[in-house]
Amino acid sequence: MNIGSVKYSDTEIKIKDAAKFLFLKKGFSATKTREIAKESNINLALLNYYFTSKRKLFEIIMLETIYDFFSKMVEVYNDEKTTLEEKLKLTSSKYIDMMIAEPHLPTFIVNELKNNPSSLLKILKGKMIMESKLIDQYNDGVKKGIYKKIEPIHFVTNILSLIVFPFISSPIIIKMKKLSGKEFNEMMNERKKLIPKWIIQMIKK
Amino acid sequence: MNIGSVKYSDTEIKIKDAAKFLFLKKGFSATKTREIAKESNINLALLNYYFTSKRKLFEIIMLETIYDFFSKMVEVYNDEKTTLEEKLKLTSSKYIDMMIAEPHLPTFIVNELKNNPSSLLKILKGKMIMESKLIDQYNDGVKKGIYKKIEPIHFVTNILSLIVFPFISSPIIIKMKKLSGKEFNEMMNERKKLIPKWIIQMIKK
DNA sequence: TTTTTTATTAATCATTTGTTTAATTCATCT
DNA sequence: AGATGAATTAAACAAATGATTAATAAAAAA
Repeated sequence: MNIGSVKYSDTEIKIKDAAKFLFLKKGFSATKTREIAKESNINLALLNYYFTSKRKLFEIIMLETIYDFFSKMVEVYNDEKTTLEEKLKLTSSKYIDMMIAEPHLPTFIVNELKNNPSSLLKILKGKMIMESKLIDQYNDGVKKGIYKKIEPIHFVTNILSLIVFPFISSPIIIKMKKLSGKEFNEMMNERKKLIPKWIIQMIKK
Repeated sequence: MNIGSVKYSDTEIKIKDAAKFLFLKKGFSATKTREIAKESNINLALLNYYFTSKRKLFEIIMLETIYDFFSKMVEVYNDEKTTLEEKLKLTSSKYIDMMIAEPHLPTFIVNELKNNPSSLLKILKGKMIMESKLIDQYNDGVKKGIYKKIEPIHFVTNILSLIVFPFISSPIIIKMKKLSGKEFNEMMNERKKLIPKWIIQMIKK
């Protein structure tokens, strides 16, 4: 959770948790410091006492959240023991679970990455994903003639799109199909198995 | 552009254009009325004179923008003359062009739909998309045994995901592959042809 | 032209909001 | 217990912000 093993006191954790909850749900500008104070049951002044400013607090939370999100991906993609197909299954499963638990996560990440291009994106240095074991395995498959040759960036983009976008567009899907929240989650659970199959069909010769 | 053929004066259009530009880029809360006034070269009081409040102005813009976005989709999906494959090509091409021209569009739409669930979503009554000619054609293909049977909602979700998500996550893609803005657009243009192929591969037996 | 309506402006109001101050309570150490 | 520093609080400040007012200019109607 913490980057660089920073220790936080109970009060700091209370503030951070409430702030994360609100920032994820409403974004930076729509979240007010008094709301954070109320949600975490602390005095308003403590926010500045511990975190200097709303902006600083936001940056800490954003950094941790984005770091968590992408390190799970890199972890799976660089596993030496699993096959390409297993990596697809693991990614789908892990991320769909993560987003069912925290539905505001993907929207928050894409929004804030749009506003904080350079500084935050250092976390996901291209290297980690585009030079992962997954890409090696895909390139091997191309050499062996079992996979079609497409740009690996399209390959990675498609995996992310099929997994993440449904959560970002959940209100649209829910309305189109007249689903309940529970039914939406069931649909997402179905996709855990379907997405790896679809991706394989897209690349298989 | 206008829903229900409302006529707007020159001043109103200036305000709306500036407001749309800022709302799309920064969202509701981060956009200030004084910014809108400055961007459109009007006196601050005119915003309230013509549109009553910032919120009302926002709702007008949001409604028009979302209406525009989805009516193009429904239009293509319900064309009696085109095949399923042609519909996929047309959708990819139209929407990728639209989003290259207005990169903030998809993020704005998903954000605001998340905050305004009921009222806005009336526009995309499930009926229009899930009972479109496209879905008929897909179901026909299933009956004829040329397409796999998957839930049509997955089919529609996948199309939208592959087209829209790359734009929402453009900073991630740009960083992962170390692209320039121009190269990113080239990559998106490549996808106009690729996405229809991928979708067909996903559903073809 | 005169009158009436509409459009525009500068100034102001009333809240909201992020942050700070100064006082007080609490915990720790000697 | 007393002293010291950290944690917490209520109150206040200053700037930002959405909205309104009252006066003026421009346009339309008479």
